[in-house]
Amino acid sequence: MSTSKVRNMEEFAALSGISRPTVSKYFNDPESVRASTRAKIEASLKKHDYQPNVFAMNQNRRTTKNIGVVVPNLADPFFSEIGRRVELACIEAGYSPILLSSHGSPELERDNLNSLRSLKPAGVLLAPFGRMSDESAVKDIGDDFPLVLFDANMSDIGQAFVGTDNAHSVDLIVEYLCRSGEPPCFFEMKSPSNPNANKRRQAYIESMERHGQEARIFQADGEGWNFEEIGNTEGGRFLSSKAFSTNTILCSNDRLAIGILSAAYSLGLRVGHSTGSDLRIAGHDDHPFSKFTCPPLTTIAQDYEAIANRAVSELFGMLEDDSRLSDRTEFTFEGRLVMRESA
Amino acid sequence: MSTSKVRNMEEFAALSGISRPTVSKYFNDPESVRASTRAKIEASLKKHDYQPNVFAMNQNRRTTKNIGVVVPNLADPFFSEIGRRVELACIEAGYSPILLSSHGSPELERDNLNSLRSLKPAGVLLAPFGRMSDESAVKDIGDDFPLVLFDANMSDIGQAFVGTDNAHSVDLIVEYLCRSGEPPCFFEMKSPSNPNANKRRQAYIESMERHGQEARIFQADGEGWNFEEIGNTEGGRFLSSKAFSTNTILCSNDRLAIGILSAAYSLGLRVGHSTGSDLRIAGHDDHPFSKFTCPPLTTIAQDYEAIANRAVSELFGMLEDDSRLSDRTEFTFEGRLVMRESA
DNA sequence: TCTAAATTTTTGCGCGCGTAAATTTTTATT
DNA sequence: AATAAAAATTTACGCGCGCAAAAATTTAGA
Repeated sequence: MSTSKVRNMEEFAALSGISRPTVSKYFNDPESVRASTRAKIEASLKKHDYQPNVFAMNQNRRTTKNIGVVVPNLADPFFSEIGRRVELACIEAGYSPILLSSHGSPELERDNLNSLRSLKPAGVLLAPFGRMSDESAVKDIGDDFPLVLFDANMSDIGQAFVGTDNAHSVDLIVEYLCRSGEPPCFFEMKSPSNPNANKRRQAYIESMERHGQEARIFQADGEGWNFEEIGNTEGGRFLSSKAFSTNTILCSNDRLAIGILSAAYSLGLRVGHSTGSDLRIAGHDDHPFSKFTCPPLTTIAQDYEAIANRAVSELFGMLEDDSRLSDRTEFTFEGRLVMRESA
Repeated sequence: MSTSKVRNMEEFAALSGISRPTVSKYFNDPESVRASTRAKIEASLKKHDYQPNVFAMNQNRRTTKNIGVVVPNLADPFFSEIGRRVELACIEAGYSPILLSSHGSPELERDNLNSLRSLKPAGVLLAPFGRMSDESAVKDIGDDFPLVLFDANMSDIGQAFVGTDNAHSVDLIVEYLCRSGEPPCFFEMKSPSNPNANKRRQAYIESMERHGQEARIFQADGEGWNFEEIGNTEGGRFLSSKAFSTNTILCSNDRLAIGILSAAYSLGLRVGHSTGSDLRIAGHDDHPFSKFTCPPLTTIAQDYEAIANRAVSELFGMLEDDSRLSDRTEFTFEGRLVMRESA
């Protein structure tokens, strides 16, 4: 392994019989030096286990190998799952992802974006709060760094957007619910934290119209990210007062659905698509735990893998090919209907 | 706001009428300069919005303001919750937490610890895999940096451990279950990923003994971190084959409980503590979603807040007072019995 | 085989800041 | 008020590396 401790690149270069700047080039991009030189360096690396000082490296670089990844809330399984995949995809590509959660606070999102600045990231992957985001802060980041938005779109910000086609996915589940029973009402938060909520409501309204049904929307009071709690309390109120005018409830997302599912249970209501059930409840997102609710939740599965991979590859495409910076592109993947017991 | 763009500390110092090294001291610790000087700098800061180059700052520092925070799996709500609190506590103390998830892989834990090295962290907060961790890698980090373990202990590694007293918490719930119905059997994974599993099994055995009951342990096949899936599949097998010799099942953690709860539901078994129920199921940890299972899960709540805060304050105590490095201390908090419907 | 172009390597310089040692200023003591 | 001690500030230097320009080497073409 290592014989003596190598202090710096100078010393390592000397040990390798190569000049320091060439070694520097190697660490920047191993392909950029001649094969024979590369072999020498790599042989020497095995003997002396040197690695460059990160801080000195990045000090004078225009751009680093850092990728900022910002999500609104890591405590939400959706974002922890997609954040995880994004992170792994970056590592695989040889970059250093810095995963930051805004903990549900748009102010923290602004702070996170600002602290990213000082890390001189090669690019930024952001799942923004949407209309709650500090728009100018996001725009500024997009001006200074290659920026790809995912999950939630903001018009004209960033060089690309990657997400799920809410219009399609909501239509998919509305159609299924209409075909298999009473047409659904829509349950959401009055002032939603989830950035896709507005698109989903709109999609619901349009889809119901297309199916010749009347759209009926029920909005829960409450703020913040405790969706289950809000779904439980407010959904429970609606349920016990028999406010829902149909036996089928489409929730804006799975976490709300989990909350109202729990409320229905404690009220002794039988949830399910089978005959004899009182109620059907469906969600959206296919959270990691939705498969294990009681009954298991019928929902729309977002293609986590595809979204994460496309967001990352789109960003890296921009890094390698500056011309891509010109035209903004949007990629939406279609959700997949997951039929389980609850609806 | 900002009039002109300040390039570096030299320039900013000139604009403030103070020498650069003094400004440097200020950024290192605002209290270390005279009040009058501090006022001048802060006034100037408001006019010119300068901030020091992170990389140049850290290059020559022995130690940075970075705190490495490593958890085994951010996709597990327990770790995303405790990681979140640790992160916020670090920020509040003026440090920069770097939150890394090992995504369920001990090899990634080793990699994470190694990449932390190059960031010259002031300290490291680690929730290790325990016996699955690369022990020498963890030990080495502990030798080179102040290290506090949390959640899972490893003997003689790190300068402190902060976690939950499994013996106490398991005894608490065993006692409750024994007093309120049939004594519980214990459901866990055969080769558990969760580092506390072994302690909990042991605690269960001892507690049952103390209560004059026979310990009965049921182990699920399966590897990895899909606890709900494993609990669902394997727990379902045990349930349908009536293998459990009691109607009361204590699960090693809430995620397993959620899985078996789901299996019980689909088998048509009524879970609950009320008369007329077929089964009682209890968990451990009080995951964020345990309140909303059907029925809501009786469990032991770990004191997330206390563990996170103590781990952080213990680390910062070491940073300020070197003498603390000498004797290793262990802090365990007592879990709290949360009685809900499921048991 | 020789020359010119293309590629690779080396020389030389400076980035932005930390920090030890020297100096100045402030505070405490008599 | 004079002097010593303590604290704050400044001087002077170097960290480890990126990068532009110069030099050397390799490759290609005739």
